[in-house]
Amino acid sequence: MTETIPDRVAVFERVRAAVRSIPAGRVATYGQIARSLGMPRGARLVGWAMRAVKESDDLPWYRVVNAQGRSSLPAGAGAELQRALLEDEGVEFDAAGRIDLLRFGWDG
DNA sequence: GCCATGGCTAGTA
DNA sequence: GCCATGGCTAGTA
Repeated sequence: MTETIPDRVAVFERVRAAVRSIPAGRVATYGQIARSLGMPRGARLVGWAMRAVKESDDLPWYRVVNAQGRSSLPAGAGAELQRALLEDEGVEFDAAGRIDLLRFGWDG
């Protein structure tokens, strides 16, 4: 067993824990979460973990956006739900549908 | 092994 | 470019 590389389950749990710690009214990027877990090049891995999140996990999944401050969900119901949930917490979107990360980004 | 495929991204041209 | 996964070939036994 190589202990140096965390296995899938461990990565999932750590991503979940990080997402849980994003305060209401703020957003974090995939890369930011990856860095906070000590995986500076692991943004894509975080996306992969987020894809597996179920409703029953009861996570604030909608507080995770991409580095451009946009939803990474395909346009449609999912992206609109994400926006609505964030707006309920006071997060604002500009005319282009982006969030200003300097204002609403999570600083950790 | 190799190669394509992901809810991505820092840093050049 | 990065990093993990999954499907599908080589190429040994």
